Order: sequence, then C-alpha cells, then structure tokens
Amino acid sequence: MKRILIIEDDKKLSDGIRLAFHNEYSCSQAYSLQSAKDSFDVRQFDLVLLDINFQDGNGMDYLTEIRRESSVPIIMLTANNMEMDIVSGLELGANDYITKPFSLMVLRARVNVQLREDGHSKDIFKDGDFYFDFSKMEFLHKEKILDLSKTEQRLLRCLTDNKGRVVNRSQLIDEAWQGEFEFVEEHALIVAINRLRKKIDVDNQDLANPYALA
Amino acid sequence: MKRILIIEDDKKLSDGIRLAFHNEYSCSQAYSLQSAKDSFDVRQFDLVLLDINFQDGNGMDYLTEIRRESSVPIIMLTANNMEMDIVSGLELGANDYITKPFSLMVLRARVNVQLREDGHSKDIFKDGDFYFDFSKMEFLHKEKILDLSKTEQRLLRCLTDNKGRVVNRSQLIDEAWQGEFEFVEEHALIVAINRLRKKIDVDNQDLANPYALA
DNA sequence: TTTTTAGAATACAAATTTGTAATATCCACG
DNA sequence: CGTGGATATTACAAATTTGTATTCTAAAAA
Repeated sequence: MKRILIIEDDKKLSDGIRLAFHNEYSCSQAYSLQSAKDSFDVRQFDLVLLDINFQDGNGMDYLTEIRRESSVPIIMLTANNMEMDIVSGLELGANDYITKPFSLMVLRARVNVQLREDGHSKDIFKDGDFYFDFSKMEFLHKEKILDLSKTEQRLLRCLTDNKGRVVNRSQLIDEAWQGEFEFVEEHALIVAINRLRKKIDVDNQDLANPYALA
Repeated sequence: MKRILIIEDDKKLSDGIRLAFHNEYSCSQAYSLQSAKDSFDVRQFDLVLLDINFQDGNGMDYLTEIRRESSVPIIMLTANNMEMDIVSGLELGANDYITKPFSLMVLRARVNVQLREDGHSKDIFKDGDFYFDFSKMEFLHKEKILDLSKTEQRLLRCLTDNKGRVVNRSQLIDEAWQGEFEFVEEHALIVAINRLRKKIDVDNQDLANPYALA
C-alpha cells in the first residue's frame, strides 16, 4: 500500500483525510512542520500533502527544502488561493495545489493522478498481461520479469508510445539508435524487432506486427 | 519548443492562451471537437488543453478517445466545477483539471508542471553539467551522451534518487539486482560502481562517494 | 504455376557487459 | 612508522548483446 504523509495543522482535516484514504493508502500525520521534520523522512513516502500556514514556519519553505533532496510528489493543501501563491508553489516544485475548502473526493482523485499506475501516465504501459514501467526499467508479462536489452527497451517504448498504430521503420530506428544509425544497416532493425518479439513471445497483434513499410 | 494543442470553442479565450504562451510554447488551436479530430494528431503534441462543452460533442468523450491511443498530458479546461466532473475527468486520464474562470498565470504554471524538465519531476535529474532522463534512457554530461549499461543505469537511479545522501550497499544492491543478488557476491557492486564512476568521470562528491558501509 | 519480394528465422562473429579474482591504494589506529 | 581493514583498480573469462550474412517462408505479381 502506498504511503502518504499528511502535514497539516488542522487535526480535524488531517484526520478526515486519513479516514477517507484509509482503504487505499497508508497515511502518516504531522501536525506541525517541526514534527514533520523530526519524525519523518519524506523519502519513505510516495506522496506528501503539505499545508502552508503553520505556527512554526512556512510550508512553502519546507517544500523547497524537500525538493532539494527528493522528487516525491507533493500536493500543496492550503487556504491561500492567491494566484501568486499557487504559481510559486508549483514553480518551487509542487506537483499540484489544492485550495481549501476542497472535497475529499477531489483530493483523492488528484492524489490518484500523482500515484497512478493505470497506464495513463507516460512511463507506465499496461495492457492485458503486460506491465511495463519504463522509468523503473521493469517489464513484466504475467508477473514474470522480461529481461530486455537497451535497444529492445527503446523499441518497445516506441511501440507502446504508438499503441494501436503502425509504426514505420524510420520511427523505430530514430528511437532505438538516435542518430547513430548511419553506421548500421537497416536490416539490423528487423533482427532487433525479431529478438524483441521472441522475448515477449506473443501473438498479441499490436506487438507482433508492429511496423509496416516505411 | 514544446507544442500545445488548445481545443476550446471560446475563441477569445483560446487566443488569449496562445498569446500568453507565445514565447514558451508553440500552440495550435481547434475550435471544435471535430476540427480537432480532423486537423490534428494529438501524438504530435506535448500537451493538450481540452474544454468539455462543445456544440459538436463532449470533451470528456474525446479525453477517453485520446487516452486509448496516447498518454500525452491533458489538462481539462472547463466551466464545470462540479465535483463529479473533476473526479471523473481525472479518473478518465486527465492530468489536471482547471475550472474557468482561471488566471493565465496559473494555467501557465500548471502547464509547466506537466512539461517540467527542471529536475523536480521524478524521472529527470539535473545537476550541474549532468542531465539524466531515466524514462527516455538519456544520460548527458555537458551535452555529451553517456552510454550506460543496464546496471549502471539502475545504480545511477538509486544514487540520484538519494542525492545528497549516503546510500548504503544493500540499497544499491536492491536497486540494481532486485532480489537476484543471492547468486552474486557483494564485491560485484564495488566493481559496478567503479565502472559507473569511470564513465561519468567526475570528482563530483555526490556521485563519486556514493555509499558507505552497509 | 512460377517468380518476385518483403519479412522471419537462424547462425555466427564482433563488441559489450558482467562477475570474479588478483592486486593496489588509502586511511585509521596502534 | 607499520599494520589491518576497507575501498579502488586492473585484468580476465563467461555471458549477453548486437550487427551482418544467410537461409527460409509467405504472399503478391506475373
């Protein structure tokens, strides 16, 4: 279960969030900036909800501090709906900015967006028995790890980015050899594709017949 | 320059956005769903701004349609600030949802979040002369491409994810060998790190002295 | 049917990557 | 100073990846 750190001095609100997320996420709570710093390492979390106004400091400063050492998704959660606050929050590295009062449903939806593994995000591809996480270099078919070489990964990326489409050769070549293809003959692509197919070993039409005449 | 497709039937607004983005992004405009479908291939864009209410259909349906074939970032741009619309927009695969009226500054900030390459995003690391894009498998040092092997990439990922910190061996081992390390002796890690260092060839303290005793 | 052509499959050598071992270096501690 | 422990470096062989050549197959054209 993914872990969320709620840094929010309004205990009612904080508890409400934790309760609302109870089934989906494992929440930890800090009621002040200092206690957040003392008790938690943001790196241990998959997402941080961060308020701005605290007795003991400014959440925006803490945002900056976090961003110096981590790129954990951060959603600012605040009553300040001043344009400038939103803009600077996002520019300082926040991933989203929600102004109070907000609905827990909407908050949940926005949290889900940050944590999505549903294939709607750029780097995760999900289809049938396949699960590819390009950013983690994790390629699964029915839970089984596919060990792909670098070119295979690049080809696969090009194919999944164009799911349902016929990808022509030059596209695949561009993706896999990025400009260094002058030194290689086109037939290498065929072989590379062939090897990729063998590894993923499917008759999945999308992947098995991935390109057409250039 | 990154390309944005604005699908919005309010021409004033659409033009306003294009104008506001003029210096940063290259915008194309569609004033109806049909013209968007006819004239553009969303795949050619880095981001889509999508309204919901059109004469000729529902933006939400088009969102779903796009998501069947592409994971291009999509920001819904709409007067509907009904909770349920927001929730379902995000669930259907939108990356953000902005309700009209909105400030162009805020819109810009939210667009920038989606397109950020500033190292605040999970998969891009930027520091000094280094630029690593893990999701694209692109590793640069002063514009020069670093050709990293699979384990090197994984180790680097572990190190950049923990920038500024000392990473202990077991962490690196977990990241690079993901559970298959029983068959390998620990010294392999040392050698792998060594090779990585040689490739990135630096005395950058962060990277050159990356781990401590387990 | 035969021919032609594009693509698939196999084989093999060159290049790269990877694990292990052997050796060298560094540094804290006595 | 040395010695011991830890890390660094180098070397080498095994495994993997990759490019090219060759053969095979299938389907369209003649």
